[in-house]
Amino acid sequence: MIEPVARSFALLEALSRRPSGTISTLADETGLPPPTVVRLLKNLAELGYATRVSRDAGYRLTDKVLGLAQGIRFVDRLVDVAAPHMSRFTRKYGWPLYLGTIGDRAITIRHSTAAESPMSFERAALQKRSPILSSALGRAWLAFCSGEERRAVLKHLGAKSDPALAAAFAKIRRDGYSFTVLPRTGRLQGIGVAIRDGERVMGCISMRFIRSAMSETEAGARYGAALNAMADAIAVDAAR
Amino acid sequence: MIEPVARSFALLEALSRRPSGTISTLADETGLPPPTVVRLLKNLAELGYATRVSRDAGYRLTDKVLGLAQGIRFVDRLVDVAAPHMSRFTRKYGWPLYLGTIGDRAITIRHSTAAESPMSFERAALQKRSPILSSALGRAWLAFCSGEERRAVLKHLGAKSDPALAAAFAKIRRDGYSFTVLPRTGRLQGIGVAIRDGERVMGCISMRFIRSAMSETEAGARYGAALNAMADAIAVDAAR
DNA sequence: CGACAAATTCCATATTACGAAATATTCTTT
DNA sequence: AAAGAATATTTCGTAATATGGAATTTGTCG
Repeated sequence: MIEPVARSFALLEALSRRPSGTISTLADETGLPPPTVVRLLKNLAELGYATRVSRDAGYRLTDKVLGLAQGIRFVDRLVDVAAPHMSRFTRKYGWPLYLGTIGDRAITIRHSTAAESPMSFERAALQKRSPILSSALGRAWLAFCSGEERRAVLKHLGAKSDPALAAAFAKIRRDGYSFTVLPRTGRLQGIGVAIRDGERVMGCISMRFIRSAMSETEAGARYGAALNAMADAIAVDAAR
Repeated sequence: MIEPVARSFALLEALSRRPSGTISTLADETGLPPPTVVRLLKNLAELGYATRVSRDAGYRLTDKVLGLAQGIRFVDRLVDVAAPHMSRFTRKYGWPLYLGTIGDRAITIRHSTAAESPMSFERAALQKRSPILSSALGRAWLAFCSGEERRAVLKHLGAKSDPALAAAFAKIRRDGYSFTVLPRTGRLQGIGVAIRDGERVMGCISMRFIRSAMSETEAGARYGAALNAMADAIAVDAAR
């Protein structure tokens, strides 16, 4: 832990909670000695992140700190919110989880607990892409997104309207979860759920497991409810 | 300048410009040696402001940096934008300026160039409050804000609808500037203008001067146009 | 498998952040 | 107006630690 950096951030956090802060207020709140507060604040001011208001009012943040936040995308927020929920699930049940979002003709893996799972049978493929139509992730997304979005994605993929596909989506909506569409030889299987905010799908999560360990029906019965409860909790957190 | 702090911020800035950055990318962009980048990023991750995505993608910012920006309210941004304009004005004309925003039954002073003014007759009253109905600041605000806002503020102040007041506001709108309503004994006088974005008033600025130096008419003729030009320039800057 | 590139760890050293005490500044009281 | 109180700031000897070149590990690709 690099002390001056950690302390500078403690000061920024303290400043972010008030319009402006005096040396003694900030020293009290951070537990730092006043000379250190003065030194670090002068440094922050030189860097342009804080500015001196007056002797009485002390220092305040500048809008340069807004620039730091400018690069944060929605997906990053979603990952930050979802990660602890996913870790908890994997700690409890063992199986690894993958979080994905839809992109150009594919699902992108944004986060995974594969590294935390004792049953990690494949290495985490972050930022890797997964097919939309055959993966549990993609099928969960498509089943729960709006009809308008579904039609747009399918058209973009060049898939013609297929009554069998429509029936599959209806079943996924009824069950609450999807499965990977596997060749008979596939060893690994996934069960997927959607993180939803009304009609909007924010992301999708799939749990990976070994086909020989359980059937689709068993997987749905054992984990379907828990996965959906987690997805709902994530959606609530993501909405602030 | 505290090096590790400055370098950590350089890394944050670099990260804020891309979804995620690898060690070598960040090392190139910041000019820091790779071992230093690794050490600082690990520290930022421990503090929760960055997180490791994968070996290939490197690190990205977390939504914790949004928390730093949370304390920055619009008024502070306005101050940041307005301050250099105000300093330039005071350097050119000598008289001190005050920037205020409306609050609960009073105008709050957010910034002042009194400390930079050779004619500083009163100490900068930052964060201090000023009456709405009699100060140049408050009168400029009320004259230029929407009728709806004006009625709400006046009602909140308990002022009954007064034809004389309405006429005064009409004159201020015609002239482009307001004046302090003084007792005959008052020594100091203020002329106020509004920083406007369409119908919305973002803030108001008043120039303080000594009554014996010039009359209201002279003050308006000499400084009215310059003050309004400055207010317009600030409004343009504030709109990015 | 072997070779390359990128990330990471090691560690001797110089740098510099540290904070108690002293000093300066501003506000309050009489 | 002048002493007193509260707060902010500078000083400075010292301990702590950030530094980055070299060595090592890790992952990738032909």
